[in-house]
Amino acid sequence: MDLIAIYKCLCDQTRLRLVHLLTQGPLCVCHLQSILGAPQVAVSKHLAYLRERGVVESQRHEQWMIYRLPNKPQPELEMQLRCLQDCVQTHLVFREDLKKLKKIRSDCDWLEDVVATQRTARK
Amino acid sequence: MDLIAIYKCLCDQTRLRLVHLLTQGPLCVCHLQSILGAPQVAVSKHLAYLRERGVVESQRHEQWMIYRLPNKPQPELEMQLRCLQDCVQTHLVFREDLKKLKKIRSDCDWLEDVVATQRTARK
DNA sequence: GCGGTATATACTTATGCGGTTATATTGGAT
DNA sequence: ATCCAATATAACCGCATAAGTATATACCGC
Repeated sequence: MDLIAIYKCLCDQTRLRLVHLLTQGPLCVCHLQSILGAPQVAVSKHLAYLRERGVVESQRHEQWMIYRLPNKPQPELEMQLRCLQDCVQTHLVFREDLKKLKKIRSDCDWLEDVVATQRTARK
Repeated sequence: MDLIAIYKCLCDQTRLRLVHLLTQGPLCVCHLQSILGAPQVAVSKHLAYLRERGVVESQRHEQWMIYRLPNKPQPELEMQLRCLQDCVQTHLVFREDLKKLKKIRSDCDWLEDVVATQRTARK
């Protein structure tokens, strides 16, 4: 059942934080890595796990891999994404991740450009 | 994080079906067992797993153990219970479980009595 | 080409967990 | 006290998976 696959994806703290961060928009591995403070191989493997199950998609941009949530996630995933939004208030980790994300975004303008480029490319 | 514990509880098909059935009200192990069609030891172990994590509560009534969801589940669990309701429509397993549950309830009136007794006892 | 950065994969190890079998516990009936 | 039904626990096996280390691949700039 796909519902269970989604629960399996979200029942690990690293993956849950990854998915939560990606609800804010596409991100490259190195940024995810620096926000989580996790070793590169861990981030990469968890992203692969999510990708294999259709929870995230990836696309290369030059030397960076940009990960994103699918445009139209399956309904079961969408429900969980909504739940995640509600959890941001009550769970400190998520809020801190968001803070770090904002900082990264402000430090690095090219990220916006990349995302914009890919978004238009897909239309 | 408790959110993750809940995802771990729900990421197994047997446990997910158990939790879903208990949203309909308290049930004893033998009924859960006959609805799931799973071996007794499996049901018992999964219920223990859920109990240890506060997702279900249990109470002995004569020779039967009655399992139920807590009166006031933690908010994270409540969100998932709401999601589960939405999934009933799209997931056949749940609907079939409900059908079997209705049949059992109609075959066995003492269940209602037990539940009623325990409910009033707790007030 | 080479070196560096970003990312993925292979391999190993340790752990948790699901399934199975066997046994223990609890309560009711006789 | 004995037997049975309902349920839980223990002991085992096998598998998935998380973490760590090392290595490979892909792209870029020179």
